Amino acid sequence: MNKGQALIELKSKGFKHTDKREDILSLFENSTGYLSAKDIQLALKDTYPGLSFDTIYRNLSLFEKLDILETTELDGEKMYQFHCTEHHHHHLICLKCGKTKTIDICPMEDLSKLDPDFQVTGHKFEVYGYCKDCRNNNKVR
Amino acid sequence: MNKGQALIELKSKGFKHTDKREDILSLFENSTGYLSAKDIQLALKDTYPGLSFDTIYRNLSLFEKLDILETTELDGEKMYQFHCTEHHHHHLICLKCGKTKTIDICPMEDLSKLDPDFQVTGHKFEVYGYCKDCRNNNKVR
DNA sequence: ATACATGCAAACAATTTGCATATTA
DNA sequence: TAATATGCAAATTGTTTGCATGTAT
Repeated sequence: MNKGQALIELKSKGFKHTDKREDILSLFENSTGYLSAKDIQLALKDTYPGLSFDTIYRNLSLFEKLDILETTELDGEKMYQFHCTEHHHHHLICLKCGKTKTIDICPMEDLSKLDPDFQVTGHKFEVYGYCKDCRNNNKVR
Repeated sequence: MNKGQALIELKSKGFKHTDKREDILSLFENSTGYLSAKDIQLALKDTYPGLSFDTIYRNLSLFEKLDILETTELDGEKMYQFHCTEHHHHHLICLKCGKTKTIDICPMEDLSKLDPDFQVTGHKFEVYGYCKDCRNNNKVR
């Protein structure tokens, strides 16, 4: 998923095009990792000094519902990035800058018959640490 | 970790023995899965009608700091269970009752050389679904 | 007696909601 | 103009903290 596709998806579902919406999507287009509502507010505070968290949250929720964004939870904060549509995979996540890298191995492939009595509906596999740029200066977010 | 060990650990660190503390630990002793602060308040509301969330949270945090409990985050709620000391492993987690089962396979074993530039500090692998008892009635917690 | 534990009330942070107004199609 | 988007203020949820009191050692 990318900004262009997202805009088309929004339009096709009858949602309106607004500058704020487009600028929020641009942030994800220009980011290589997860962003929080706070990150967005911070990044857009010069462009839209009055941009409210209501609007940010409402848009993030909408984007998530439309599968434009996917989420993870880092330290009690919900984080968002464009939904990866190509293939199922997982991420290395930098705890400082939120940057992600894909891991193409999924542990579930090997675990088909974990427990026949347990009905699996989902899983989470994430690797945390510090990316190259942050590792020399790795204070926690 | 179990209740007996936990009580010894508390005593050895100079923390006092209280009925509430012991009863909270008993809950974990008698549970096969993760419990939230709310679960604890609910389970003890007859025994201690006035038991406050402050006390629950303070104790849970203390237990976590002392490595008596380990945690995960489920849907914005922090969940606790006795810290598993034997060996590194992961869990199947029932989304309805919180019950867990260990998975002895760890995906990290195969991923030693994921990305030499990324300094790995941790990982999370959890499988979600419904346990045998809950699968016939699987409404979300 | 002294340090730790608890309850109360209030504060917090992240997120959500109702409602009136503004904006897009 | 009709439906959607936004801001404001207030509410909600999960959690934490200061302070005075209560209790275990």
